[in-house]
Amino acid sequence: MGSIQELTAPRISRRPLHEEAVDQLRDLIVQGQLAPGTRLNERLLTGQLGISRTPLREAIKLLATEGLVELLPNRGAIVAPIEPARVAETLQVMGALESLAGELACRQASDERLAEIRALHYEMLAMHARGDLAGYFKSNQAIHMKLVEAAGNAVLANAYRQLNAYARRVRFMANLSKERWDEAVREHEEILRALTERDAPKLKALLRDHLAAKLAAVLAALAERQAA
Amino acid sequence: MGSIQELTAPRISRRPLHEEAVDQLRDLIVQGQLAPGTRLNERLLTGQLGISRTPLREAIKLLATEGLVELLPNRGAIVAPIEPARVAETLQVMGALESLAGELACRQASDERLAEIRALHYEMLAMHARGDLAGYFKSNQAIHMKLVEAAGNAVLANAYRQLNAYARRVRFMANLSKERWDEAVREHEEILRALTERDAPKLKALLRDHLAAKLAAVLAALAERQAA
DNA sequence: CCTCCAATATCTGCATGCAAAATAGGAGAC
DNA sequence: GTCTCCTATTTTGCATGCAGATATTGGAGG
Repeated sequence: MGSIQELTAPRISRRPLHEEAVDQLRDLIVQGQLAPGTRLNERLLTGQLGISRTPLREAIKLLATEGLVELLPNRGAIVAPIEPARVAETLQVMGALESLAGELACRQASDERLAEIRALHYEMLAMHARGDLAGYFKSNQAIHMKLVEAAGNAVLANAYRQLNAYARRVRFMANLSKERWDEAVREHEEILRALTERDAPKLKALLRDHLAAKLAAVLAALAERQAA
Repeated sequence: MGSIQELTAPRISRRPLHEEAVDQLRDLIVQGQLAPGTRLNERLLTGQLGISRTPLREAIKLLATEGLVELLPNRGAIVAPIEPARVAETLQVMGALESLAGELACRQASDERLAEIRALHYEMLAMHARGDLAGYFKSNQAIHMKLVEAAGNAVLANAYRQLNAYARRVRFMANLSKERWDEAVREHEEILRALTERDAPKLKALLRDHLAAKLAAVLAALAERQAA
């Protein structure tokens, strides 16, 4: 049944505007161009995004379910503030999800997928060696995402992605220390080894600890930022 | 006197229509009144729900992120089919989340919360003794939900709730066997004991196994239904 | 009788209109 | 100066209008 569809050329059907708007707004929020607390003025945003209010409002409501915006009844929406408590809760849940993902990936990921993760790992090491923080973050994100995808559980990947959007926002708020950076790289070395050996129990523990350490670092950075 | 009471009376601020629509549609889908695969005709639904297309469309898009609805570009939306593979994936993730919740609840839930769960547990036993399946499901749901809430992690509770909506649909598709029912009750006894003793490692394991057993039972029921 | 095509009807996707609520601003009292 | 009250403006929430895409129906040809 799929054969005919696959043979035909890829549909050039335009993506729905509300999806486009979700992606654009999400990027603006995650990267901090829309600061926490900013009101999402509809007239303004329709102008900037070049769409009308209908798809924009649909997008805003989707982002509310992701926790990136907060809806204020009769008063529109604001960019959700970054609450340390909420960041902690999010990372805690992500830890549990990654832990499960690691276990599943050990059991059933193909060697090709693991090889791809290994490749990304070395890319990340390169970024670390160069001191390229932005590049490091990108590789790091890619590794974690690939690991979760390697579990072969679409629901899991989806839940993870959604939480990740909120968690990623702190990156642009708080820079991590050199010590923590070095330590994170060491942790990744161990994670990669456990994954290569398909040692599920060990990988589970490592991932949980990795996320817990990240949580501690992020909270420390946020606290410091608060003080300043 | 009367005027003051009116002033302090609960806000009569109407809930947004799109929220109302989300709740109503979700109930219709979860309880099976809207069968899997049914097209969500906008004109029809606006009539039934007594709202216009704008809030209805917002609601449909929200339900799509919950996985209860599938969007077909330029062809509207249908009620998401119940795919055994997806049910399995969902329960697997819920298992990880409940496991985390149990651990956290052991550490930090107040005695009052645990007492409430215990009360629900005995309510559930009563339903089981009477053979009241519907009542049992309700108590059971309440217990799992309270347990997750007792973890004191709002992000966790939210993620769990979302997955639960999809998982609950199978209840109305597949009835469980008497043996499985009895066994589930026994498992709950153990869960309650571990929770009372705040034995986190044990509770974690029990919850994971409980969900895994539920998964097996649900898949078996679905397979049987398929055959019929 | 089946297949294919075309004309029609329906539906979705998006834009816009309208009323109610909220916000902003300014005059007057103190 | 500031606090309060009232009005004007803005903004949101919802309804509806319009164009393009999709489903449907009817029929001609094989």
